[in-house]
Amino acid sequence: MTAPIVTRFAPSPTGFLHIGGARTALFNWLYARKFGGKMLLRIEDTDRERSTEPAIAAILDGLKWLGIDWDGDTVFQFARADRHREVAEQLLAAGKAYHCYATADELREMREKARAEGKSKLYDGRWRDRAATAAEAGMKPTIRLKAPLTGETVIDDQVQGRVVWQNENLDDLVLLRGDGNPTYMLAVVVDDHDMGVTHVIRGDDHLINAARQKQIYDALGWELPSMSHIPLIHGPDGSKLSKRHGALGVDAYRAMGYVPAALRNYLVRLGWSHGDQEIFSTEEMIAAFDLSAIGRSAARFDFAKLENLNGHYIRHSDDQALVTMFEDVLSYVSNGAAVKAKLNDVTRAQLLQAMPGLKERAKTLIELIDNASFIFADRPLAMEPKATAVLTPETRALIGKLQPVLAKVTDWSAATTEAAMRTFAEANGLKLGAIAQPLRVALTGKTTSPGIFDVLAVLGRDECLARLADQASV
RNA sequence: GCUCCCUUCGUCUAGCGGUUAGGACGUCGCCCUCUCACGGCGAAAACAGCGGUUCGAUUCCGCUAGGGAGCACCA
Repeated sequence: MTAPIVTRFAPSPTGFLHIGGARTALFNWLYARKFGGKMLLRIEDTDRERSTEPAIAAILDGLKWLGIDWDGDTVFQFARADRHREVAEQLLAAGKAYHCYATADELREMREKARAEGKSKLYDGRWRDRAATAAEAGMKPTIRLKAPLTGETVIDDQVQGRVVWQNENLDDLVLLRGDGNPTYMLAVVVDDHDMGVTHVIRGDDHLINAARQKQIYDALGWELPSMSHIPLIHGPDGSKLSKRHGALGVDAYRAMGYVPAALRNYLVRLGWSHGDQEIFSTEEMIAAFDLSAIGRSAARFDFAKLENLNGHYIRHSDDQALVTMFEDVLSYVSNGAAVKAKLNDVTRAQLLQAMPGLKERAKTLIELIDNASFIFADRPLAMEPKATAVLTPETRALIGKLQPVLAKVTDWSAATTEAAMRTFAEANGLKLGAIAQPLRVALTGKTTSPGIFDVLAVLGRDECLARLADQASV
């Protein structure tokens, strides 16, 4: 019987859940689910200045929207400060740590000196073996780890491979601040240990922290969890992801009309692959996910591919489910309220009826909303610029001739209106397209739409004839 | 500057010593067609450079170049 897998997602609540964090959460979640383990959630709120309640809410909301759930109660790191202090004291008592009375000025000097000499070690260890009596009175000391001076610190990373640091390049890190608060480095180690975390899966930016944390684990005599440092996500130009690029909160992706399944699928394939497979259901993702298949280089964020995937998931979604998604997303999009005001049993039914045609041509829910606008439009129709150009005196006349023909259709449906139109076209020596386009414009105010016969059927006889009358001239 | 990581089509990637270097997105053709999409068919498009190791390197090693991360009493 092997020990159960425990992973964790540990965001610091200083902002929204960004796309990189979402991927990290996803990977942790997949790994835990694959092995029937647990994924824990820990909010790293020890930075009291920057941590906010809205940020916590945004992160939880983002995870929920993405369909990522976690096990057990959410752990708040700040609440565990006493325990962190206790461990620091324990290390101190065991001679594995020491009080450091160096002042901020001294530390700055050391840093400048190190840089000038090309050394990576910032702190010179001056209080390592010095008695506290030498300290200035009233000075609050920090507690520093007595890190090994020689040898090497090795991390066998599941993604990055074996990574080695020479201990002479690693200085004595601060465990407890002068004000008695634990540092991130200490808190993470203690929390991961106490929470029983077996696998740490996090961003590449923590790779060096792994070495420092390993030293704390060693001093404590605790076993280091399995480490996996996944490459970061870059902007389309290869530079660090910034607000200019895709460093948006997941809520922004929701507002752009992306669906969770598509974002999950896109994110999982960013840096991870399973042969040539591109589309993964959640079950397939869980079954196929594997740390060893994660690449080591950073991946650029590509909206075009996300959009393609999103279109795929929209096309393959159930019509009724799409109506629900349509309705839900209205709360998050700019002109959503206006559409929402028009939703009633009639328009909802029309939307459902039009959905097979609508979903074929929408890459995002925004496009879906836009293409469905003919259902919610008021007469007389607002015309988009390109549509206006279609309405020439000739095409208006054509609409005028067509209207009585359609008026004769009593058993109104896509099939009967199509038959009437084809007969009309033939009788006038016209191609179907020559009539379909003006008709489309008159009915939707746009030059593109789902199949025109579907539009006719969805709108119904009376509404269609009225809209045609608005644009016709005889 | 220092420590560490990375490098296959424009992008995401497959490849784990011998392949016509595969797939997907995007791009460009053609077909389908009432528009736009969808779908189908096809095309262009990559092993960063230089040295080794080897009968043979995209694959192993080294160097160079180019990216990236970190370097706090932040997380």
